[in-house]
Amino acid sequence: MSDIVAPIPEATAAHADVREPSTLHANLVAQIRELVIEGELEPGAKVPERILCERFDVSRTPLREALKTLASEGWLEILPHKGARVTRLSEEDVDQMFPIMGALEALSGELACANLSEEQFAEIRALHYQMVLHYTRRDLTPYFQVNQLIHEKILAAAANPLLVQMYQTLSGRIRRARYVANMSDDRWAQAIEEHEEMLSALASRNGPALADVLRRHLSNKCETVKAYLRQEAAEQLDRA
Amino acid sequence: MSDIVAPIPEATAAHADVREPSTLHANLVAQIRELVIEGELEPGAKVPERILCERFDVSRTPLREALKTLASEGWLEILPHKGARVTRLSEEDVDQMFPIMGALEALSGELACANLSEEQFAEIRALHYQMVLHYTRRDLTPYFQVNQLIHEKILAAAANPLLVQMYQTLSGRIRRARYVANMSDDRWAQAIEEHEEMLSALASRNGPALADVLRRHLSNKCETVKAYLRQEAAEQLDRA
DNA sequence: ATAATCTATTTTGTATACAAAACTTTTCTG
DNA sequence: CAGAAAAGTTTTGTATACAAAATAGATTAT
Repeated sequence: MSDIVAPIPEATAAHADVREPSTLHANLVAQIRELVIEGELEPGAKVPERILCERFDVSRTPLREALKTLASEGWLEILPHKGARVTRLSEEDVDQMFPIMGALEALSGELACANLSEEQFAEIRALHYQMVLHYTRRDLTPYFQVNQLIHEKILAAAANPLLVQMYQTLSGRIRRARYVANMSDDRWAQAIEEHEEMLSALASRNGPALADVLRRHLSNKCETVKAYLRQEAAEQLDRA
Repeated sequence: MSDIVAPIPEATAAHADVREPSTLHANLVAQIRELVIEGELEPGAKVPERILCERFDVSRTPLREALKTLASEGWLEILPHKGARVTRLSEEDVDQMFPIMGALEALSGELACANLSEEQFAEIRALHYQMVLHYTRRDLTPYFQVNQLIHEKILAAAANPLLVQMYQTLSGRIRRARYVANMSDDRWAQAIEEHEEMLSALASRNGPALADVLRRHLSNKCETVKAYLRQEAAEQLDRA
């Protein structure tokens, strides 16, 4: 027997070349979704296939498959024979989404309290005080980023990948609105207070308390986002 | 002014010809989803494009679009260059899905209590006692049907279409398992008790109580479904 | 006989082609 | 000139065609 061991193809590949064969479809879904989240494709805008085909230099086949996927995820609406439009969030939509996000985040809180390791808690606590620092400096952008991270950490601690996925899908659809909507100073202070409550609920692993404050937190955010949408709608009327 | 009122085209159409132009894509999504729910396409089964193309007499283009949509909804998994498979529910999946369904149904309970009209309650009460009758006769199939109807009525009373849609998507994926999984006699009695609790919580519009019993109800169902999956997995091993 | 390699077939991924519906522009009519 | 009708253009829906990857089968070497 030779002592030169032949490499086991699969095992080798598993280390060196983990990425599975990517298809145009998958890339397109990710890229177009990004265009919507980032706001380059504005809510209500038509999304003609040709434009995107040229932009990404692909044929219509994979592009259309991507559009179907994005429609199923809620980013686009497809009207037969009329094409795709970026979904426009109505106040009604937001009113429907937030209670659901509240319920999901509440669940994540309960589960997180049940599972949270001391290390995970320490990590969240560090992020929390970093966020408070950004607040005292009124640095909005990093504040939002750290804020988002905290919620993601709690969600991750819930150890339920499906929950993460469902929450992110919903959350993504309002991310832009939430980001752009600037909070009043009162609202910001209130948000910080709510985060203080979260931290202490986490510290004592008090699931119901955490669930409760998360629900309230979301419900307040809902109002902020709705106010923003009203403002945006008003601006659009002005322009016309 | 003529007293023969000219018909307003849109308004007339809205009554006579409501159906929007259907595409092959939309029909295929519905039909293939049905095949999965109904069980003709079994969990884990490969779904070659050619077979479905021949079956529905369409080309690959709309079919593939339908597969992408169904994958995004969670019914199928698409592995690049390997094709689509019917998603197989693992115990892990079910463990992840049920808490979420519990949270969503709990939310629907809270909202339903806030909105429920006396007429809606009466309707649910009637269904409830109809279901109890089926239970006393041990008529499983009609029992399940009425049971499902009750949950749908509560969900509808929550008046949140997105909640309905999200719940149905999850619920659909385990419908087959839930249907086929036969409950023990004890479990069945327990389910009836839980339904009694639901009815009285609804009667007194006690949102938190309803939410609580719905969560417990779901969690118990979860165990039943998992037991079924274990059994199914064992049978599959036996065959091999 | 078994395992590995090479070949052939099938299946998927993508591009193109054609048909039908929707939107534009032009032309005609009052 | 306004508005309706018609022709032309664009855009979407579906089918087909070709390329690349994966699977199955045959062949060879050990």
